[in-house]
Amino acid sequence: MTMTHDITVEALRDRLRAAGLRPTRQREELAGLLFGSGDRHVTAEALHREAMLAGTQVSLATVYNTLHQFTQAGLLREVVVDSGRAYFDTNISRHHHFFNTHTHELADIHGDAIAVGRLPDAPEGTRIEDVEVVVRVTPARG
Amino acid sequence: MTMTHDITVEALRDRLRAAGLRPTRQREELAGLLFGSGDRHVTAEALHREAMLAGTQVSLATVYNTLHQFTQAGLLREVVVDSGRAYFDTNISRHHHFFNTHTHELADIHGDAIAVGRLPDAPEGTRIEDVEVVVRVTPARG
DNA sequence: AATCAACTTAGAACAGTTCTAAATAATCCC
DNA sequence: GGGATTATTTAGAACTGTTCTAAGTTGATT
Repeated sequence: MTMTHDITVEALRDRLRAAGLRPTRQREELAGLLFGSGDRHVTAEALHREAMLAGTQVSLATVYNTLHQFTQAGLLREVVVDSGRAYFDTNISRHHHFFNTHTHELADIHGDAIAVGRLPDAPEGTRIEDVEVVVRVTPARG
Repeated sequence: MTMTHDITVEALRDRLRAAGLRPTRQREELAGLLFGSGDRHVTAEALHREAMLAGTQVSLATVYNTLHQFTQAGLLREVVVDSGRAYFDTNISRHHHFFNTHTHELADIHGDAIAVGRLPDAPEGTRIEDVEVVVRVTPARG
């Protein structure tokens, strides 16, 4: 039984190695939480809490390191919607977001459900890196 | 000379009173810096530094209070482009922003220089409050 | 198995912001 | 104007989210 190979775990390990990251226990378990089910939006503290509840022993510093490494490796994308905490999104395709300013929840807006037309030229000496649309929402009749 | 009335100072005082805010020395001087010249983008710390350099004695706490009160009064608008500091914009008309991720400078994009079409419905139980487009730029060939 | 680099970690440090409670200033009313 | 009332300011503590440091641990390589 110690010889059993779990295909999805091995896939995760490969994905990490492909990104130049050693597949450590902590990274595997965090990757499992992040990529195990559909698209997710997490903050460092929330992911840490989730890992602890799942019985994974991992420090908050490692969660921060891991989120940044995954982002740098292109496995995650950082979303800026709150001047106070950083959100990370497992959906790395071009798309936008709803942000509920009351619950602090993020939801994807499919890439082609919003059309951004006629972008002006970037300021002198700069080039466009990214276009991010944030639709802020509140509880209806709130 | 103590009877001289400066029309612009009096206009500022009226603007504050109209917002339900007592025209204190600190608020007047901060308002002067903010609204004295064209559109501006400031952080609390930057405005505080600027006030100190201009010889205005004002605490950082008051700068924070004032920025929030002005925002609540509709004289300013908060712009979220950085998960780590809050920016305030004196341009309260509908428009969007360039954000230079290298210099941390904000620049307005005129309201109709970007067209956001076909907004999807807000998630169940919520209503759209605001749509914000941030175009991130970096130094060209950086 | 020994070596070496990569990784993890606790805790300190840090940045930006908010809070607290006491001092001060603006307004109100006579 | 002068005193009472209320809003405002302030220093400093506190707090939140994040990064850093330096020591210990683990994974890869031979």
